[in-house]
Amino acid sequence: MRAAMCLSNFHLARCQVHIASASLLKKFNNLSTKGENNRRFQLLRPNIYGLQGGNNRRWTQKSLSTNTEGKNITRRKTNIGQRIADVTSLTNSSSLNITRVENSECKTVPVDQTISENDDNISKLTTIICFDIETTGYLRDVERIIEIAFQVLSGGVNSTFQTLVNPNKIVTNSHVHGISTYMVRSPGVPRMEELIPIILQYVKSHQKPGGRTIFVAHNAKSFDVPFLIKEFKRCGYEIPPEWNFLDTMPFAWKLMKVEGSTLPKRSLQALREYYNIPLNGTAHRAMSDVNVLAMVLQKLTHDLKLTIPDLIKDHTFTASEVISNSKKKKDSK
DNA sequence: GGCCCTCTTTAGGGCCTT
Repeated sequence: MRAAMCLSNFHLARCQVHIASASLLKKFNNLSTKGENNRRFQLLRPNIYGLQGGNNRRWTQKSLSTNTEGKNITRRKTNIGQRIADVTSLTNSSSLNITRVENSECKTVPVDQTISENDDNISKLTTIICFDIETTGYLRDVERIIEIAFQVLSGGVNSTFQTLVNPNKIVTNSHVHGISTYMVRSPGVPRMEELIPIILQYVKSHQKPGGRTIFVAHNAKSFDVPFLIKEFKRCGYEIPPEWNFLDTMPFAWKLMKVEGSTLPKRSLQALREYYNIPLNGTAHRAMSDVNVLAMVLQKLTHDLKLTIPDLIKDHTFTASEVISNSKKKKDSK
């Protein structure tokens, strides 16, 4: 049944890993070898995928806060009354927070379970990760990433990842996102060249053997992906060829044209308001926008009746395609 | 910069991303 394959069946992230330090990699490994909960290790283990700990276990988010320039940034609280079974504390210099909750009342349908019912190998092997970046400006040739966040839609252990990034330059657009030079220069905030290996390993830990990964962002084609490509290149890396990207902006265009649609604009903010999605945290902070995007994607794919195979076949693109198109444009000028 | 729309396609304007 086509509708059953829509992303509306995804449940959103049910645990959160918050990373605000390059030194986390080492400390995270240390944490992983301590204590009895070896699930902490899974962020850095390759070939780990799906819902760890069994589908009868529920993961959720506990309210978290980061000490950034005196501000407390509160994450959403979910499933009040659930028993928090495991908490690893978060600090500013080395931040890791995993909250595991069992016996949830949350009636979500794990994507793997849904897809297996549809016997769809393509969907079964696909990992979808929403992401967002905050930068010092629009121009990727001169500006830098100062915050990045990921959310794996299938949930599970370490399904979210967020960190500030030290751009090695003054932040002049703090009025947009509230991220200041002081914040990104705080001890432990990684530079992009330090962060990329961690990101690669984080993504790898969520990839399914033989499967593909789709990174979703709003305006990805014009902004996030070219920016990411530029930053990777500047640090001596290339975007892995198996990374596929999806831009939700064209879906907003389509939704605006749907008869009866009252969507006034195609911005993420407009989509959030259109779908009555509450804003948790501050708009224009990476994790807040990723949370919104994850829910918007779910709604859009439902309304536009898009399945995972549809997305892969008709809407995804690779970094090399972005680079190639950019070269063609330059050559034609 | 890319996409979409229109007062269009041999183009230009506006939106969207920070």
